[in-house]
Amino acid sequence: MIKVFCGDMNLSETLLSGQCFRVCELENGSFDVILSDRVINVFQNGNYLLVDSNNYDDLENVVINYFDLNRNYSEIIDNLKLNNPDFSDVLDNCSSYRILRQDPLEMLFSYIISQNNNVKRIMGSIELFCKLYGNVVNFRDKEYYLFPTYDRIIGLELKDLQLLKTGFRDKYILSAIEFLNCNKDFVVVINNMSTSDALNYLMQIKGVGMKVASCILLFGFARFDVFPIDTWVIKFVKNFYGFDGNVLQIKVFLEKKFDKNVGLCIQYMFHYNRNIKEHILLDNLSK
DNA sequence: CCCCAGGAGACTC
DNA sequence: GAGTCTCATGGG
Repeated sequence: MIKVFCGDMNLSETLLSGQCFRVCELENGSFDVILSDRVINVFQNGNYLLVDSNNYDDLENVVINYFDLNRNYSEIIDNLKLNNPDFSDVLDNCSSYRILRQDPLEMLFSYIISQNNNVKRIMGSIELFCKLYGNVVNFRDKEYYLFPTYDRIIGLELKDLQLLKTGFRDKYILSAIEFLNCNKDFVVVINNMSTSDALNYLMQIKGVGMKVASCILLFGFARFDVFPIDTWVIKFVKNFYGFDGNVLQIKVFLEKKFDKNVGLCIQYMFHYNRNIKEHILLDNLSK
């Protein structure tokens, strides 16, 4: 067990918000999280994370990186408040929320599967993907399956992908595999690209549009200047700002307001609308 | 029976 | 280029 300082981060809120599909909450309030190369069990005690794992190699740095603990979120939020005082209620409610730094390869397939789908089914399909083609890890007397490596994925055919129960998305997954065939080094390539070039690069894949590409860049590459605009965000913009437009118009509207942190703010809107707002309403009702 | 889910591509006009 | 339909599948 190691102890890692996490400041004012909220572990449960961060893990259960819908950005991560490989997390399981245990009875004791801790979480099992399957990372790209190991399994961790995390429990929050105040400003610290208590972490156990099947693999202690460089574990502290792995945890710091995964939960993005080196980023100064309060500074970002303070700056956003200065320019957007009308958004400060949302910012205050999201100040303990963190953008996880997840594995790019996993984000590519996970968010292709996510389209027009719900979180429970997304998790089920990804779990099947891992069970069928990923490596097994033993931790605390249980078996866990890591996300498949590049080499395992690259040889898969449509019939292999139909076992994941992703419906019509199977051909999109195949398109991503064909993309990987020609772009084995896509992580390096994207890291050397501007965000708008990276969006277009990913959108070569059939089944990757603006929303999915934005999620891949936000959660897999920590790019905060993207546009993961989905149904929750469209609802938020309509209700909060009274702005009624299509995705492209919303994109322009929000980029003007939030500039380089527009992706972070859109994620806050998603989180606020999907996970927080109802809790606030329920809290008020119970008073 | 309906509707919806962290959408995107094909098609129509 | 902007609307509209359709794509599997499971849950409410």
